[in-house]
Amino acid sequence: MKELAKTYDPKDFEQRIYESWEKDGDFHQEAGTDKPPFTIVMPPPNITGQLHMGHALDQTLQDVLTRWRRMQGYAALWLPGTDHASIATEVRVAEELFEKEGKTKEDLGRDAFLERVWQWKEVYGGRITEQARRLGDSCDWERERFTMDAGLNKAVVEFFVRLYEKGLIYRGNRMISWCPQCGTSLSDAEVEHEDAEGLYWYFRYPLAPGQEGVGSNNQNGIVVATSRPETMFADVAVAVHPDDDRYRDLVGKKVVLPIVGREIPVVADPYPDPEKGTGAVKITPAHDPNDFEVGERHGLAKPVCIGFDAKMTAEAGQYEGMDRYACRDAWVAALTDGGFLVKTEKVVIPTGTCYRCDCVVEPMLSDQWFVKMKPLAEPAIRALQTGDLKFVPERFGKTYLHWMEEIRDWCISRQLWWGHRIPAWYCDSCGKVIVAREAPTVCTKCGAGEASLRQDEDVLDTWFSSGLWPFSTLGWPEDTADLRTFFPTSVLVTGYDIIFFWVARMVVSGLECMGASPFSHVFIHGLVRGADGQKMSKSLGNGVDPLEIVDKYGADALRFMLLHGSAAGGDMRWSEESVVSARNFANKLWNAARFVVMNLDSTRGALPLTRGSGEPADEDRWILGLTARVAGEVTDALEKFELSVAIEKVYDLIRDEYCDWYIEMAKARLYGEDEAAKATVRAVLVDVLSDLLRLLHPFMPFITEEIWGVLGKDGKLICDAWPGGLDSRVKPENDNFSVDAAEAEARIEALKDVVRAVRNIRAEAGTAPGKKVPLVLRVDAAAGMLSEALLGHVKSLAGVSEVTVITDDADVPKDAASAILKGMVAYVPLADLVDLAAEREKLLKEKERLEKFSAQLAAKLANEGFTAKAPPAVVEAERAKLANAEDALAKTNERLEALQG
RNA sequence: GGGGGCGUAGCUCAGCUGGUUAGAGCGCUUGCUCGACAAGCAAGAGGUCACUGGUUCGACUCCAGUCGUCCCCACCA
Repeated sequence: MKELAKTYDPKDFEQRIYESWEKDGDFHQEAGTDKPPFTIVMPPPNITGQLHMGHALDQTLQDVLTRWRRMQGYAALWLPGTDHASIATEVRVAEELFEKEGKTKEDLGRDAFLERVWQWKEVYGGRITEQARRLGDSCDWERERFTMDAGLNKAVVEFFVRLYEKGLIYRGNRMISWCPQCGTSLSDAEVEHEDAEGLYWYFRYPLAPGQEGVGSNNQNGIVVATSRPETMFADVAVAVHPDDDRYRDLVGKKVVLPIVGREIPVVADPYPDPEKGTGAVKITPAHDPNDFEVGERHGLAKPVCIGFDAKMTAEAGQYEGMDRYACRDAWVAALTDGGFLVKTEKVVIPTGTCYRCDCVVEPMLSDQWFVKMKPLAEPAIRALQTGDLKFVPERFGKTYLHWMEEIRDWCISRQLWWGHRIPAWYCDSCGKVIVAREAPTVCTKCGAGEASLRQDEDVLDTWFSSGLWPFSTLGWPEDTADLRTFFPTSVLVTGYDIIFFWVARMVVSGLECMGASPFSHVFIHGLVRGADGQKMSKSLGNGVDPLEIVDKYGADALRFMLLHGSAAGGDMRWSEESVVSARNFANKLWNAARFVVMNLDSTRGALPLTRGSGEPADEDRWILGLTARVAGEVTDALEKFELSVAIEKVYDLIRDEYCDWYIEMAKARLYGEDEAAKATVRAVLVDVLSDLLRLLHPFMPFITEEIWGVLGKDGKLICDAWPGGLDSRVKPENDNFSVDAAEAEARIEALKDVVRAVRNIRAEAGTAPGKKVPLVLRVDAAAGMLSEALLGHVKSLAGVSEVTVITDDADVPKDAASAILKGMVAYVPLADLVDLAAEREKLLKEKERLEKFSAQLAAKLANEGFTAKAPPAVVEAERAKLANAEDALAKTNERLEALQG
């Protein structure tokens, strides 16, 4: 048998344990077993990424569920992988290229640049999965996938072509969000919204010559407000509400764009809100989504004055080539000089920024590929309504539903190189588009040769491929055994921040490709915030590196902290102190195990232990019964995804009950002479510890596996059975012992009461720690629950020299400190140490409390409404409480009287 | 403009479908090298559960409103 070091040091074994799990294939799961499947696909981290605290939380939750189900006997598969993260990676590699070689990606050209990215991926892409191993992630690395693997590419093409063939993917010239920095279009979800301080400029657009006299109010033209004066070059109209009397006479007339001199019409349209601004809006269809709509309704042109590089176009005349903001300043100055500025107003302007580079996005008109989402959203909405898809916590279902109901078409093309290239070819001869699974060799429309076919330059939104993750990773579009076994997956674990980006799109694609929601449950967690409550970020400097914490305290401690602090769906705050307490808990368990092992030493070689013919003691029945009960509660909590509740229950059981009480009581027999009793207590110590290790393993896998090994158990804990689980490979070792658990529990609770009471009396009286005190227990005749053996425990646990049990008040000692307990009064006769005045004081306070409490209860029970309407069990419980309180009160009074006399 | 979260001990938070004398960790006070553990043990102090109403026999728990705070969604010149 191995020895345990005196102090818990995770560095001694975490790595070794992990390697042994991985080497032995303990994480691997084959398809086609007869066990029920349990599947989680890991949200694939970006290959650009470093493991951060959010991953640590996300993955720990998944690992707990996977390990627990695996122990329960499920065919548990946790499938890991990484995401190519199109835009993020491209930006990253391009930056590096520029820093190191001063070259842009255009300097290299597409193919050479892509080769670079692949090289980069080879070097850094595996980093994050290495880091995941440090956390103890029990995922099946043999099945690791990457979103640009050949099989997954095939899935992407297949999905694209299918949607295209169904008319759900189309190419259109529409308003999209454009990031000038990244040089690509963005989907709505990729645009973040911030409020920026800004101005409204009110400019006067004069009436065109020859249109005077149209009305009394508008002789000087029309005043419009704008926050973006630089778009004025692309104005094509001024819109007013048809019911707005102020401008009615101007509709159909023309005004002149200041300085530019171009004449534009005044149109009536429902879009302008008469309450806002001046009620008149300048219309710039190419640079504002609303204006675009207005332009469409009125058949207006769509001139462009800001280019894809965020510089002014020729449309801006002398400002051509100028940056959009520089132009704004110059142009406002020119208009002010020209006398067109009426006033300015400070306002908060909602601004869209790129989620990758933070650059202010530009609404742009351009040719892009879109997915028509409405028809795809319908089944996704139904899945939630029918319960095929459930969110935990439920409220996130509402968020999802709301988004689905308001869904708009998804812009999926990106003007990037790194990603899945769009499977569309343009024919130079006939100008038509061919969408195909394989690169065409001739134009299917006009028969032109390969030379006239050009593939679309763009790649797909990175979320287009990750949206297929739950089934592309299992082999789709092929019909594979993996797919048949593990799809649909059981639960998706992720943060609320990517419900729209990712979760919603997986549901849509799953329903479309597989005809089923890709997972039945979505378990949502929140963010790990910095110690200051702010989002962890580099710029704030409040980020904490999980790996440093693992180095310092061990992965188990980090996991414990993350699990314990995370109520479902809510954000949690980082606290290193909590990791320290978790580490301390691990140390506690470590030492408890050390104690057990030390005491098994004398019987080295006798394992596996049997309980022999020894009779179980009350404390044996108690701890065995309690452990079995808590195991059930932990299982229930895990079923409900209440991981923090589950871990807390295991924690309490180990720390409070097993360590603080059971082990202390076990010492009596361990250090005694009775060999049969010794064998029994050893067996129970080991059996209960084994169950505790099983219960704790999903949460703290390393320390539990290590101790398991030291106990000399057969096989590994990771492969062992969950107490009361599906699998009967290992029977709960407590079975033949679970007798009278309830009665034993009552006795042990009574014992604890007595011990605590004596300890309290000793502490208050300032009794010297080593000094033994006598104890007199006045018990109610019927309540003689404490056996000789238990009284023995009282002696050792409370520092008592002798216990005298009496049933007659006449025998109550004088000058004793006392404590009134359920069915008993404990007296510690210590004439020299007892402060009778203080004792009286305490009793009076107690009396007052009890009087108040029983009066409350009596009133409640006297209330007919209560007795009639409350459930009988509740009424019964209240009656019992009252009886106890009255009993305690009577005893308190007796005691007070005795003190008087 | 919609939608949602949160406000419980000095600090960080648990308290699920209403019935507990309202809990934990950290911190605090006091005392402990007694054969697993000072990363420990024991005993304590500390809360009118944001506020106001309502439903109920009964509300920290449900409902409405108020205040404070945070977040998400939305094309406001």
